Amino acid sequence: MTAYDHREQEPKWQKMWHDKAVYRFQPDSDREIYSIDTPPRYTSGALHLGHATGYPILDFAARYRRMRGYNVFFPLCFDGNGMPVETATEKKHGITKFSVDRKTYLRLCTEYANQFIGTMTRQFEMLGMSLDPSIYYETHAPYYRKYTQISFLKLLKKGLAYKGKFPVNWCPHCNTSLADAEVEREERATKLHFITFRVREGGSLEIATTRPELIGACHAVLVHPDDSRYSGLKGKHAILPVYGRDVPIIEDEKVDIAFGSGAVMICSYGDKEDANWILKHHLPVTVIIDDFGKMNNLSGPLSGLDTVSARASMLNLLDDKKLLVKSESISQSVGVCWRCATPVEIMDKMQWFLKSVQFNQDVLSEAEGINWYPEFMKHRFRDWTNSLDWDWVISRQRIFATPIPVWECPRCGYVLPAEEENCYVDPVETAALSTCPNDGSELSGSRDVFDTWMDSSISALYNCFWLRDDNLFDRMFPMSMRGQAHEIIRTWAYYTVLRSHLMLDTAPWKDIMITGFIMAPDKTPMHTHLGNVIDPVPLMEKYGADALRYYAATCSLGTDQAFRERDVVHGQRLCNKLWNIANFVSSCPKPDGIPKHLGPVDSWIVGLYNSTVGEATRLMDSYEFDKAMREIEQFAWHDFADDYIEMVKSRVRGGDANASWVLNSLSQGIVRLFAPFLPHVTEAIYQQLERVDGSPGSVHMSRWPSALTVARGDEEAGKAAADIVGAVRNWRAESDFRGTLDEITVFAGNRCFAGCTDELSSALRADKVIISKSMSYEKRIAAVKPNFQFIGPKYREKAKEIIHMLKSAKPSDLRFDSEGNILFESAGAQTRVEREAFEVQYSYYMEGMAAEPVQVGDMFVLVKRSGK
RNA sequence: GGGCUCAUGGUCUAGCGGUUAUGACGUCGCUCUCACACAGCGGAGGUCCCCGGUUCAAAUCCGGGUGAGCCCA
Repeated sequence: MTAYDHREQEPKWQKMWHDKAVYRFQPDSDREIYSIDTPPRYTSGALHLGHATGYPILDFAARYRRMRGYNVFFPLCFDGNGMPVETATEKKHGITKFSVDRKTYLRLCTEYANQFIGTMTRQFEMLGMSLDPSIYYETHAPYYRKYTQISFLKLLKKGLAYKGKFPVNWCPHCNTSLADAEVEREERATKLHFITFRVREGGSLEIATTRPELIGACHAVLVHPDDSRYSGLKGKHAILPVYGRDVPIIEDEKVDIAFGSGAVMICSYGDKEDANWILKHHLPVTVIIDDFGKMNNLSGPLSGLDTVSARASMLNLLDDKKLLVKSESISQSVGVCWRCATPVEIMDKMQWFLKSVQFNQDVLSEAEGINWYPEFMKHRFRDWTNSLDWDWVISRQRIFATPIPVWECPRCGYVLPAEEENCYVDPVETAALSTCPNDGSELSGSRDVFDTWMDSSISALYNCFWLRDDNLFDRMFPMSMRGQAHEIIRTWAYYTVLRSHLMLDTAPWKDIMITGFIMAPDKTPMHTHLGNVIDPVPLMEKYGADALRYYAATCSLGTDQAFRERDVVHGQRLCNKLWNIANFVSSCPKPDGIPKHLGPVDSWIVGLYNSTVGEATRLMDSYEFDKAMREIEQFAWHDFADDYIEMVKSRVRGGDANASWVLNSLSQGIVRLFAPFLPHVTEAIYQQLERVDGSPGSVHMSRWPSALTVARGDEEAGKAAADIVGAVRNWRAESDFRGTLDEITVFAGNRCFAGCTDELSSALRADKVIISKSMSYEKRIAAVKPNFQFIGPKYREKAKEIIHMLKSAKPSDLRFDSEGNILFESAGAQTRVEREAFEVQYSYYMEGMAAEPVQVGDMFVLVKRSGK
């Protein structure tokens, strides 16, 4: 019993790789660089199954390119900025950003963000990730934030960043502005209320709204110009219930006649659509909700209530006045904060923005220049970019993030940016270098921080040593590849392309590889609150990291996959199989020198190996790891182990030099083909069985295989021999015969089977194998098989009839001419079916033979058995 | 409402104009044959979601349904 024990092997090689710095990027080498824009892992602690598959897929690319001789840049990195760490820290310590001072808040968040980094680094090692700690970064460290600040200052100088008061998404719980990308949509059940507004000039109309608590902020009622219910109301005024104020009735073609009553009240701000209408019709803005989501005193009787209670209260007021007509249940999609799921409000806020909408087309053309894997993910990028109609709001009213490096005049709003050479700087803790040039006021440091995507969207710049090493930057930028999952196309991918375009007028990478999501086994998304989250660590402990990586390799790019534990089990079996193949090969004699010429079976397997290597290489180049793995596994397990090894066992034991050369060469190639996927088991095999003096210290420093150039013989005959083995196995199973055969005779036509008898005898367990060309037998036509590819284009509309004739004719009724063409009557005329249009299949009959011949294509085999 | 992806034996999946429709898991039978029983060999199991169309030929291309998932309004 020789099973591969991942528990013993994996830690050993992980330590060796770490100690020998096998994955170190060499900045001074002039080898071509392959650089990966690694997703900085968020410092939240727990490794989930998405990480445990997504990161290995990146690792396949890294290890493969390393074996192709590239100087691979694959940084270990973490992202600790922003709201998730704040939320977790607040929860852990029971604090809010208002309950403790800024310094304490920052200290607690920093501690929280950093506490898991050691564990997470270890988790990467457990997964067999070839991340390089020598080019480590974390986005929340001053040395990284420095470049976030400098890049902002450069954009500010270019006039691409600006401060202004515009409607933004606002989270009343987190108390900060949010970019569109941070607002998620949730379907929620709500009520649509129909409310009577009297018209000042006489009469009344009914408006429909889901947010009656905002009536106090209403500045217009909109109706469609074609809506007959409201014709003649244009230019008149509706009277707001409760408040008694007049608002104009305006016509707008964008109003949906079919929705609600067809009359919509425009408030500042019910939703993003209101904001757009207010801009369009130049309506005034009344802020009726405060930063915490409470109604303020402009809301009159609702003052002090949160929006939910305010709504109920308003409905009561309206009902008392008999103005509430009816309420209907509807489902609507509500914008909620990505972090806390609180419905966002639209508010006018003084914020920093980055110009982005005007660059939509430029961003799209940059995206066109990038190779997308898979290609269709480019559509998602395009759709998102086209949907943007607000500039990117980059300031946040939070604490644990990169400070915006400016000082401002509290009186006139004058802005003093930091000097680039002084970054990293925290303006709250650092005094401004001057006072306000307008009024001499003391400038105060900005308390706003950046959206954390401002940090992560310069990862490509940071990685390429931007402003740190011009020489390396020129060599490295744009990076070779970005890898990421599809849910952050609208954020990380979009913002990185935007930043790269604005700063350097180019795309940040050559390739982008988008991975899918791992779903629960029932295809639903995994969520902590659903309790269906699968922890990858026990899986690794049970089956091994390589087994889990095997599962990752079965996931095709960009496609969401329901988790299949049985694929992990299969991965473990594959490791065991490889281990045992290596065991067997190592027990065979070592070859001495390259063979002069290979026999049929050896030629066949080497030919198959060469085409496997070619195909696998092509697939690895285009990031189609699932297909590459399939090819490699098929060859190694089924062609090489099941067929070839079984056929050459006796030859090898007999000291056949060619066979041991093939065994050794192919098994070494196979180990290298698997190395990017299964780094531990391949290293274990390499170290124990293959390493010789002078070879690289690790299989991961060895070279990706290329086709073997040895002189080959008749591959067709080798293939035929393998087919014979299969057919006789089949015969054995069907005739329920066990034990050793006395003799088999192969009637092989003109094929040369010289040098195949040992293989046949070994694989078929036959004492004697005879290859015959001359024995007398009777050959009868069993069937004619139509060749569709020939018949179709040749005979066109007659094809159907010919195919039918060939399939249904009794072989004895077929008429052949002297050249072997078939003649038949069709609609009174004689038709000639050319011999290329079909393949004749024979059956073989022998007089006086006890055994039935076993047919293998155009050959047959006679089996002689001595009895059970 | 729009976009993207997908629908193939019990389950998962490959193929994406002409094959006897691939493989894995499961299942059934045989074999503990000296690399591996975490294995090998073999069997059974499929109206390739539905309806049209293009074509000599469609699981594969086109149109229209139905259903699922994701992304965005």
